[in-house]
Amino acid sequence: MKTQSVRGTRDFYPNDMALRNWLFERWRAASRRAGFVEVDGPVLEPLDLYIEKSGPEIAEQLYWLEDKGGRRLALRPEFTPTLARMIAARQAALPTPIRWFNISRCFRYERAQKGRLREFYQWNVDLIGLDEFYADAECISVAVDAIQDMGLTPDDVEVRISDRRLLGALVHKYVGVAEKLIPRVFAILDKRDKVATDTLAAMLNDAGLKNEERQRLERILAFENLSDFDSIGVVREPADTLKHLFDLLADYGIADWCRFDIGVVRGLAYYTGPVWEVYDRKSEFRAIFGGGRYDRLLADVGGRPMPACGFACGDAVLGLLLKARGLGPAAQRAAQYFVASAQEGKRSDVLLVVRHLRRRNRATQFDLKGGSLKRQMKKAADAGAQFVAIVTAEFAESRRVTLRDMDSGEQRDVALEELGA
RNA sequence: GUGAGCGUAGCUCAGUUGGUUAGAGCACCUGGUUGUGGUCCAGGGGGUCGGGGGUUCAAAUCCCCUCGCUCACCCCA
Repeated sequence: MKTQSVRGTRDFYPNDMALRNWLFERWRAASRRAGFVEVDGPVLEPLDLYIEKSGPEIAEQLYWLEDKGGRRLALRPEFTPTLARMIAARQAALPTPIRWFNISRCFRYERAQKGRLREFYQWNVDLIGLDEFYADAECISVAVDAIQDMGLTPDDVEVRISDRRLLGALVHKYVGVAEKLIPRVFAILDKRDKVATDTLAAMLNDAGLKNEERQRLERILAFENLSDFDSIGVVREPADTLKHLFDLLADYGIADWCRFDIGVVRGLAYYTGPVWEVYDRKSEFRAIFGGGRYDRLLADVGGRPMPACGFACGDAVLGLLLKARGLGPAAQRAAQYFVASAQEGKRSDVLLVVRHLRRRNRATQFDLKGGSLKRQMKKAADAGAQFVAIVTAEFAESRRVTLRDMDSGEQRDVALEELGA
């Protein structure tokens, strides 16, 4: 039987696994540095958990099955609903603010593309119970911390930040679009970078915007600085709030990573405040991070209303970007030490040295098949060993081995007790 | 769901308008004279050219079908 991996899934060979672990280590470290603790939930959740949040069409875009009891279950496509469910279940007992992070394996039934797979990992950081923009800034700083730790710079990536309330006020109060049309206009604006200017105009026209409304909208979409809004009185409040957020980001020392971008809308309906995305500067890849404030989600899953914000970051796009920039883990060494025998077939002395090194917590290999010293040296090099301890016939008497430094080629005699110290 | 491109060795690919036993680089294995790897030299294994059908004296090459992969659109939590 010829087997191959399922479409949109990946096999993690040693180098791939090394990259994945390297990434996870940085995600965890950045989370913990900011005082977040790790949680996790089941990969299987009731299908309804996602249908309630996103509508019945969502079932087309996720993996789901009926279990033997007739329950409809889904492989989680994201972690946020699980998080909301977990918080709602213990809401009264959890001290706020809640600072949780999670690394989850997620599944989405979509056509795979560059940076988009059917099985992937996602890092989630959520800060729940704070309704001020302090929480948003804290989350953004965690994201930047991780990016920085991976070796990326402000020349490589930027955080593009906007605010749903600002955009909503502009579209409704300044441009004059009816409130019930706002979601549709947001959806069109989200495509701003993808379609030509006249196509966008046609879409807005179809949505029912008059010429003058469109012109006003186009004018504000060209704004690149928050101060551009100073002349528009009706958006004073949300614009000021966003300015405070940027001031705070400057205090965090990450102002050069962040930029106001009115075009950041996010497709999802549940965002209620600041929204942001991390992109590579060249826009070569799709978004690396996406986040924002979602103050209504807890209530939507049946909990007490609680303000919340957070972000998610997938491993696929990040992996592509790191590869393009030559970043990632150094080549893996399977073993630090390799114990070789100069006397073919005599393994007891070799094993004695091996046990000694392993007890000292040194990654140690030896040639299980024995063979010529030449062969053993080659295996040592293949394993990436830094040192080879050669056990000779004199070992039984002297308790000393010949230690070869594989980088320099230098050799010296070392007593067993000093080996691996 | 729509559209485009691509499937030749483990990997990356070459293969002229169809023409003998299908190639290269890397990787792998063996050897370079009785303890020593990475370099170098020599040799070697490995391919029903994604699968099926057709055209032809002759198909990796042309045609049809099929499977798979990739990219873009839709969607994007």
